[in-house]
Amino acid sequence: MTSPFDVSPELLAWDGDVPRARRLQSELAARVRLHDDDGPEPHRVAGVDVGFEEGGAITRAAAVLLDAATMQPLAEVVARLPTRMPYIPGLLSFRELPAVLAALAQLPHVPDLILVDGHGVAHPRGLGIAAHLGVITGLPTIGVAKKILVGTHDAIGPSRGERAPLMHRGRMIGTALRSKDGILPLIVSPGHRVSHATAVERVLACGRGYKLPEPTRLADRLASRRDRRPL
DNA sequence: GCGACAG
DNA sequence: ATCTTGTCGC
Repeated sequence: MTSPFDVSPELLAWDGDVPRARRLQSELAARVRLHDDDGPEPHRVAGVDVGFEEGGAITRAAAVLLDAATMQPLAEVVARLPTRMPYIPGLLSFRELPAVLAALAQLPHVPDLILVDGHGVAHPRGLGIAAHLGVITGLPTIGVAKKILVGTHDAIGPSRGERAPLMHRGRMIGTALRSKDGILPLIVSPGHRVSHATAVERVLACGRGYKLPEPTRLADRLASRRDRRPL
């Protein structure tokens, strides 16, 4: 049984060459599928997020597996790896995916869908971290970001569920979605094997009253909690 | 050349 | 992302 998270290193290799990394992104972006699979609804959904320790020297990725129907957590895992590169806008996935893959590989089941903290195709070259993860694993993914990297959108109504398309170079690359009344909108974009409409639908379906959908909200909590200092 | 710039 | 206490609002 080969795990989908056991990917070829060349698909996310970082050697300090920015132009080369960008070329790889463009190549992989051509493999992104923005269509829904026909078949049953996802049974298990995972949420992933990354945090840092030791002043950034250690990258800590957290993955949480949940029952898609109830949003009850089934498993929570964490992976720590030495940080290999700095944050470079547009190249986030090269910095964070190694740890994310290590965390996902520890889950007891392969998820039917993965929600990632970051962008999907709402990226300069169409390959944000969610799209990159989807293409190299072959699994359906959705990007859920808190800020725009590229693109613009019109004003959005104040109620949960209201939205506006995120446009870039005349193309829709994502959706600015009000996930909670009166709160700044989330930026939702397909990562792989999901349409724009379904990406938004799934994020709303995973909502439990908070700004972030449950999968990434729980992963966020695991990835960035400074160890509780009990007395 | 001057900003903008996921996490 | 991370460094950090209190404070405003539901």
